[in-house]
Amino acid sequence: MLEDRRLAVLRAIVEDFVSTHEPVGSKALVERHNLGVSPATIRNDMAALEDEGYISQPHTSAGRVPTDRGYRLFVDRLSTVKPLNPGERKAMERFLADAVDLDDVMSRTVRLLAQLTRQVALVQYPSLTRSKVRHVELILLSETRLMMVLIVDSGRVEQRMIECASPVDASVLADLRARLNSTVADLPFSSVPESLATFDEQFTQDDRPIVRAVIASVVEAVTERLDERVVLGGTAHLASYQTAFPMAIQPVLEALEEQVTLLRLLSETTPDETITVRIGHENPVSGMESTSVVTARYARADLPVASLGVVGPTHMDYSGTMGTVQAVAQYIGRILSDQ
Amino acid sequence: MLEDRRLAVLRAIVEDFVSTHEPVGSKALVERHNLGVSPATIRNDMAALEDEGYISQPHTSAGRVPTDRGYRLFVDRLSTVKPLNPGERKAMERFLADAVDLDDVMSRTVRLLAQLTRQVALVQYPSLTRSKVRHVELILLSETRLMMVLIVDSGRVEQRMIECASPVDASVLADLRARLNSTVADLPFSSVPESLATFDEQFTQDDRPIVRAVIASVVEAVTERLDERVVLGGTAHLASYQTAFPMAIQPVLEALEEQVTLLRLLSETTPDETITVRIGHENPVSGMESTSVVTARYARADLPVASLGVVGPTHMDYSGTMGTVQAVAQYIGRILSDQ
DNA sequence: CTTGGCACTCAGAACTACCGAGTGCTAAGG
DNA sequence: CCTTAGCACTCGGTAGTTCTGAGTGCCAAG
Repeated sequence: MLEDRRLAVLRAIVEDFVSTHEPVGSKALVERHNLGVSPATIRNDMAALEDEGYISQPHTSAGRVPTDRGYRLFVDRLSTVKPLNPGERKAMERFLADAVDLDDVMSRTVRLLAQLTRQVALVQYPSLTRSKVRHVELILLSETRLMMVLIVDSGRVEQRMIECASPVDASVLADLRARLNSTVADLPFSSVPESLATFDEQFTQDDRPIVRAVIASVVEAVTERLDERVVLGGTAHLASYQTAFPMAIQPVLEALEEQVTLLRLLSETTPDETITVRIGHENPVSGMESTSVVTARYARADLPVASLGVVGPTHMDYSGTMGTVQAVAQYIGRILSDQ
Repeated sequence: MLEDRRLAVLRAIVEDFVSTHEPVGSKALVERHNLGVSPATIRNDMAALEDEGYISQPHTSAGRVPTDRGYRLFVDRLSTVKPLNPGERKAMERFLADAVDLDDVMSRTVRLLAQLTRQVALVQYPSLTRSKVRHVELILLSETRLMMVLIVDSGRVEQRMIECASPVDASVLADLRARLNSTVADLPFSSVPESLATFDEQFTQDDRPIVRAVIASVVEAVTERLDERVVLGGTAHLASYQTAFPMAIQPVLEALEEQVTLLRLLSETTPDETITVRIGHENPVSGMESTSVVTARYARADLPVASLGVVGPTHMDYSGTMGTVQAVAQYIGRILSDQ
């Protein structure tokens, strides 16, 4: 009972602060939320919450502001994941339906996410490690130059240029292509390197250099980490935070320029949870101590392949943001699985 | 003589203002630049310059600040394009030498440009219109699905998925591939559509649907405007401007999020000039009235293919920025021509 | 446990005074 | 005619001061 009201007070503080961006006092609380008790009572609760580290005062004669710990409790126990409203859902579906290829899906997603949440959005490219080889093509461009084109079951294409020391014979190439395809076609990426380990032994000594060069390029292509690419959007929203609250956006912008940083923000998700929220100092990135990151995994054919999410001020609308991130992640998963 | 000194005064004002970001007064001017006359004389010149609209006073008791018009005169008549110093040149060459493919060249260039100029950098992808077809490959993925892979002489690869209504015969496909290659191989992109206009007539009625589908995908690939992609970097530098000078960065960030805006910034270059500077209100983009844009074309094999440049505050170091932009543009041209 | 009362704190607004960088003008000098 | 010293004037920014009121903690009564 008593505990219940304290939590209600914390929730009210978080909600008010998120919407007004101003420290909230006991009087304002009882006015805006019908808590059924007097401001004095609320003050006692607030003092207790402050003792426990959930809220704090910017200065003596001011109202309370949630701490990172307060937001954490709010997210864990007090907030609900608010689903998209029909209008937003429609907008999302319409916007993503027109995507023509993977790059387009990624760039549309990041714009969509930024727009829906009014925050900075991050979208990681799907991992290829679960993908399968569909076809390998070898194309002779000149006497000593050939191109390897690897077609992935998701429809994605990787290409590599191969420079040979000596001229390449067309018939050898045709043979190589045929054997290569029968070996790796339909093979998941992860087992390609192993299955090609002794592949060159079936060729004559003379042909082995070119065979090895091709194998090397194929192995390189299947082990390349496509999922190390993250697209970013909505940085303009950062500028609007600072007017509302004194937050240095420069370190944040700087941090967001680094691909490795973006990857860290996205990749360190709790394994078993569908949606991850990292609040303020919980972030593994310096310069982003006053931002929160909400991320979700997305899946292709039920296998998680990558993450997406948003970066915003710690005083964000967690319920709405979590709902949006989750909805977009689910929808992207469906789009990727369809094709 | 008199005119000369006035110009010298304008130059001094621009230089001082660019380095200090503070209105510059007559006394400070004679101290920092040996103009050989007294502050009073300078004041007369300043009054004249103000009458002509080259400088202005933020308020009565302040020094002078260059106007857009003043910067324009400075750029046109008073500034020199300052070449990179050896260290910068070394850094540039080392940084760009490691690029592995076109995407990598573009992303490295934008980061380089942002770092060297400490401003927001834009790099446009090279146009394909001058490119030639090297090879077209058709790969059967399933009974009714095939993939068209177009290899461009610059080493770039475009792929398209083609869905057919009826099963595709392998021998027809081989025939189509051979004829298609003999028709378009080595052809510049611009003449591909025309040369394929009546291509389908050499096939039987039965085969024409698939032939046409393939042609359509090839034509689409060669007419796609790769140069409509612009990469962006160094937005974090925007945040540092505002501390120095009250400039709303939000509209700028917003403008920079739009690909079309980036294209407009880059594409409206004066045709005959190697380097273009657009100052303040000269910009065709609303929200960027207090920024200047310095752009340069870059060429592949002596044919201009696209532009790159930087966006910064109107009080930027034009000499240095122009030098850097030009150097990077030239070097990129060389890299693209080499491969 | 709740509540009204009360003294206390302190950030921010509002007002004032003041400084000084910078100006334009004028009159004298080259 | 250009240059320059002198001088009165302007006015943004800083610093000091006061005032206000939102908000607090505490206490004693219900």
